[in-house]
Amino acid sequence: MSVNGATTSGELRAHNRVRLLRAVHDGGSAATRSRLTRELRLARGTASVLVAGLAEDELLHEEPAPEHGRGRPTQVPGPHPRGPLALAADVREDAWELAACELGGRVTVLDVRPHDGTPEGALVPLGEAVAAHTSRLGHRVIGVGVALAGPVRFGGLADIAHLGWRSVDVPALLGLPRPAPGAGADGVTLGNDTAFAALAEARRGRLRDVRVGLHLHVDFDLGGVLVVEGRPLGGASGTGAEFGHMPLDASRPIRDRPCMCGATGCWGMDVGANALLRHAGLEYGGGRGREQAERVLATSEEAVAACAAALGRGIAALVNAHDPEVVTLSGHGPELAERAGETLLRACEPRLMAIRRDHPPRIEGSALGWRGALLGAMESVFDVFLTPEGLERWRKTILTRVPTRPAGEM
Amino acid sequence: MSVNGATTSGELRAHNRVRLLRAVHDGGSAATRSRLTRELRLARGTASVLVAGLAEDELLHEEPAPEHGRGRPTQVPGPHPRGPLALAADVREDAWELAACELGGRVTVLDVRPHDGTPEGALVPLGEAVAAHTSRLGHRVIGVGVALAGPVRFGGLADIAHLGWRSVDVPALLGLPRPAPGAGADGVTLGNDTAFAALAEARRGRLRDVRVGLHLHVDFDLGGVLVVEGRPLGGASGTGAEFGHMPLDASRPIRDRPCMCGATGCWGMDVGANALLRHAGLEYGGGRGREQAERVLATSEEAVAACAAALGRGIAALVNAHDPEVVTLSGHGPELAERAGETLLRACEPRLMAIRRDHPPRIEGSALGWRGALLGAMESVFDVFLTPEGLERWRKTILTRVPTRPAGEM
DNA sequence: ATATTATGCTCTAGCCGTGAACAAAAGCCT
DNA sequence: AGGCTTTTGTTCACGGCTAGAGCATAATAT
Repeated sequence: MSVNGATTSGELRAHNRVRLLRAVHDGGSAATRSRLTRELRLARGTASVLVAGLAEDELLHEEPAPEHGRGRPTQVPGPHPRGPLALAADVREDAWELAACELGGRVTVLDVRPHDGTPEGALVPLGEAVAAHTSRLGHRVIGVGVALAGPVRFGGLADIAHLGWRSVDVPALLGLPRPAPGAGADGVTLGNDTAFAALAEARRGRLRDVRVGLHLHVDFDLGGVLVVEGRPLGGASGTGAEFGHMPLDASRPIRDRPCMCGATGCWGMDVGANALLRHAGLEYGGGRGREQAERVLATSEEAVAACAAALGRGIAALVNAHDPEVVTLSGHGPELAERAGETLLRACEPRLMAIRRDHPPRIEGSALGWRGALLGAMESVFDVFLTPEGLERWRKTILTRVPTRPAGEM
Repeated sequence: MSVNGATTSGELRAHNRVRLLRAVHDGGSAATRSRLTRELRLARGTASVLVAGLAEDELLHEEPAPEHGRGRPTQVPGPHPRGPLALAADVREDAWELAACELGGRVTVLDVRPHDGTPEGALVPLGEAVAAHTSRLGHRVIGVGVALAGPVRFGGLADIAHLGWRSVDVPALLGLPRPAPGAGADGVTLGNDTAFAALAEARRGRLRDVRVGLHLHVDFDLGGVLVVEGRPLGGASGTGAEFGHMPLDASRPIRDRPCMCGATGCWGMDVGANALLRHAGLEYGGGRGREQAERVLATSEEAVAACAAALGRGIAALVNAHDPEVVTLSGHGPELAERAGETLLRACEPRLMAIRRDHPPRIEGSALGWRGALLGAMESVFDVFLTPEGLERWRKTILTRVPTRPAGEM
């Protein structure tokens, strides 16, 4: 995203290749070539050359459009059958999921496995699965994106307070190269599930085309990020997305209680599966009790209301500060909003600044459900790939794979 | 900023003109041509053509560099004597200041006047001054930027709770065209002083080249914004920068007290001139009492400590959430930090997440002092101007002003 | 079957940045 | 002082890129 401008005429071509491929990807490879040509304001001739080049590089493959208008039928550019694949993994507190994703966003789940919540128990088998699929799929794998249930610093160190993970060296346990600062270099991207869910929401969900949005992810604890112009704000060391660890008008019992993160009175202590279990008087922590929490969510009016009210109070504070256009909820968030929407709004509205009350932001459930984090991990891999540098690397591997054209070809 | 890429070869030229002019402006017209050529990675020939074109358009004017190295001496491109000027105004609670700013950032103060704090009393005379200077300076005026002490919605409606301004139609009172959503259209940009101070800090202060920074502006009340990649985040309707209106662990007496903004327990109620006056038992509100507040700041250890502690508590919360690299303070902020830095840090540190404590962000005073808001207003005008569209408009006015070249010229 | 319409392909014109060769203008060395 | 070195500015031939026009193509509408 935000591919910054070409400077020389040589870079123009690379820049336009990226634009076209990005448009295909973002459109879920559903847009027709004529439509892409129009939307990207390309001349038909230019589009022709670009598509031909991308097809030759095994990035795109055109098929006839299923529906016709009046004139000559157009083609639909989609992923090439030998084209790039992004591996994406979502590591939750009690299980992980691994998938292969084509350009355009089609997801094929490769593996789902429960784990014991320890760094080794979760990550070593995942690393083995990644290695197996990578060697099976060969050069087509352009990178691996991994979503984790807590902050990951740029080096790849993860801290998941409520699981007791402290400075866990994720790349080492996975057996993957360490991602470089900025954007993961060799195609390895690690990130917070909240940030990834927000990224997916920005690309394929309710935050699409929204300039400023707020995304909140409710799982065992609560994560939140601001999404600006299609990108979640990652922070200076890659560990933004921690809105849950602000003391936002905490409820009385929580206000002075230490949070596992090391701070006090964190908002997130009042929202999420752990909070539901606490309200119901059950044991909580350590990433255990997903089923019990879901039962509480389904049955305990009171626990749900307490969570929803806390959620609403915090949302008001964040809306005051950031003025988002939309607030989206993922994880357990949509269910909280559905089961206790009134409570949520009654907690939120009076805490808004007067000038926000006229046009409060919409509060919406995610369009992607629990799939958000996985899809965001995919997007983060394609974000590295869909750049002039990424495509150039791919072109080189293709060229070495097929060193010369078949003899008879012109 | 973030001029998005050229697509056609024609746009390349426009894009590079912008890049060069932006580099001159951001460098305070101190960089030599040879250095600019290197830094922008232009061929010397290209730079030659670009500079010549910009000089012909009366945008740039080269003068010999004062210092020489070994080889042929280079030139320093600076503002053209008939070049563009940005008018910038800073409207504070009790006075306003109007200045003309050249490309490169040189500021000439045109007028300073106290006012009575009412919308009419403040804005009508300012509008008259703007009109007078605009007609005097003619086509050179490319826009007017106005900083106000509170949020301004995109249409131009200002709400300054602590002055009792509600939906004040700023463009109407100033007699200026209404700015369009997004970026002010005809060169009129209105904004929050906090956001503008942050913008200036990002371009010419301590947030330069910082990816994620947090800027806090302490005046009568407290404003705060996140600065990401050189731009303060404006929110969906232009009214972001309101970190002061989150209930961040407010001190006991404030916690349940209504804020003038309409919410409850706002952080800003504990930090700023109004809070100082309140701590000292003096009357406060309505933008009055700047001198008394300064006296309290200079003399009352206790009031200063209370403010600094509240500031530190809030900073901790924001650092947890956003992971900034630097926190900068403007307005009274630097003095608070200087007079009670220990108190501030002692309030901040224990409230940080454990993972933030290893590398907490630097907390620094602004490099621009009280000038920040004015400079930011200037930058916002140049941000609209330093685009392909802005430069094209300027070129057209120059062409109509000098319709044909002198006869003898080739 | 023919006209209409929208799309894809091919080719030329025009613009742009590159990079090399050359000119210019200083400092440095003898 | 005079020649050498170093750095910068200027000019120009060259290759690359996109635009746009003209033509070919393949469907629908009449």
